Amino acid sequence: MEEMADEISSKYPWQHDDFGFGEELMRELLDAPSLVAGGAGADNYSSSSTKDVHKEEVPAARRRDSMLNKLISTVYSGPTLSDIESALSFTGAGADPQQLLDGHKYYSSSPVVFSPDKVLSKMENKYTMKIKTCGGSGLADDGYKWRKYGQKSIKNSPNPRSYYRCTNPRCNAKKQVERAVDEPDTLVVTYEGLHLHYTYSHFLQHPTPAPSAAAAAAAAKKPKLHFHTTAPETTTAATSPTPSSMPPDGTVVPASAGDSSGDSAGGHNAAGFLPEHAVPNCSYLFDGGFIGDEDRMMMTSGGGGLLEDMVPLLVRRPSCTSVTTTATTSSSGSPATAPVSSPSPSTSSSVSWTPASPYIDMAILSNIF
DNA sequence: CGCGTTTGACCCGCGC
DNA sequence: GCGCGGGTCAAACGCG
Repeated sequence: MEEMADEISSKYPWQHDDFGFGEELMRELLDAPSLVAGGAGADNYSSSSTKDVHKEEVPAARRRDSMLNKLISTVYSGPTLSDIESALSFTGAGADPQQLLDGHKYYSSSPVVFSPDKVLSKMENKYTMKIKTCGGSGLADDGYKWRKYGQKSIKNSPNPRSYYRCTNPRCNAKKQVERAVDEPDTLVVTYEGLHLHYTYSHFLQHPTPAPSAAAAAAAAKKPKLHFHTTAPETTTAATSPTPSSMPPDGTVVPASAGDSSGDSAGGHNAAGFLPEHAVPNCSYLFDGGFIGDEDRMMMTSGGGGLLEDMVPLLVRRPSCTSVTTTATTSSSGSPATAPVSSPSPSTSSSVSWTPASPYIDMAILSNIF
């Protein structure tokens, strides 16, 4: 156990130092069975029926979940298990996505049991975004730096598909980019896997009023890739030459303003789980609903997070493009849309996204430990 | 020279 | 078993 803690310290000094990762918490967490995927006891936990959990094991389970939430929020500062659970719960409830859009609230009608087995079985973490470009004026900035490793022409599609991989050697996140067949100005970006690191944007110390242009400009000065750097990093479209398959206008511009209908209608501002530099007026309808205030309390320690991994910066930092994310999805996919507003009054866009597997990536924890 | 892209070859899963 | 299609590899190439 102590070795693990030491390892964390050595592997993730910034996390450890910056977030004051409580050793006690970690011990407690590690001692608790079935919290970490693959860990001993996972089966026990997952094998417990919902009913069981809510009867006899509620205190322990809740406590573990609480601890896990705390841990995750401490390390990632992103959405907590509660959020994920909310998403899962929503999925199970089979609620009408439109209802979410209308009410901007998440209503859970069924309890959620965090099941490592289930999580592991849904580890694809795959989701698709449709990004409608509005000219070639902007550059995409999803917060990560990608390296193209392949391109393939797809059957029944005149447009080739490009394959990108996160440049972080420890990260197995990938994304596929292709132009929509029926909508030439729309890019279909499929993300797969979660980033085991922060978005480079997390290191931005000062928010830029003009996200796309300014960010791109800032990104022009390409610092070496250090995850603890304080310099803004570059991202795919911002730094990489436009893929051959993508015409100049294929560059992606972060979505922006306009569709802020949800903010005033009870929608929660997601600032709580956003980095401090994030666009303040953005609302996020997570897969399963907006992030609530309580959850927000859990996501204030650092900026980046699991959700940010799932929601690329281009979604978080809207500017000029219309980003419509649709579910790739799969049987396990949960419907969700996320209207996003932006401070920019001159442009409009809408953002919605649906992860095929909104389950928390427990591999992250196992990776850490 | 290092890093990223290009591109043909190869691998693998899936349907027939 | 075979063919097809999608995904990945890796050598070559380009650029700063």
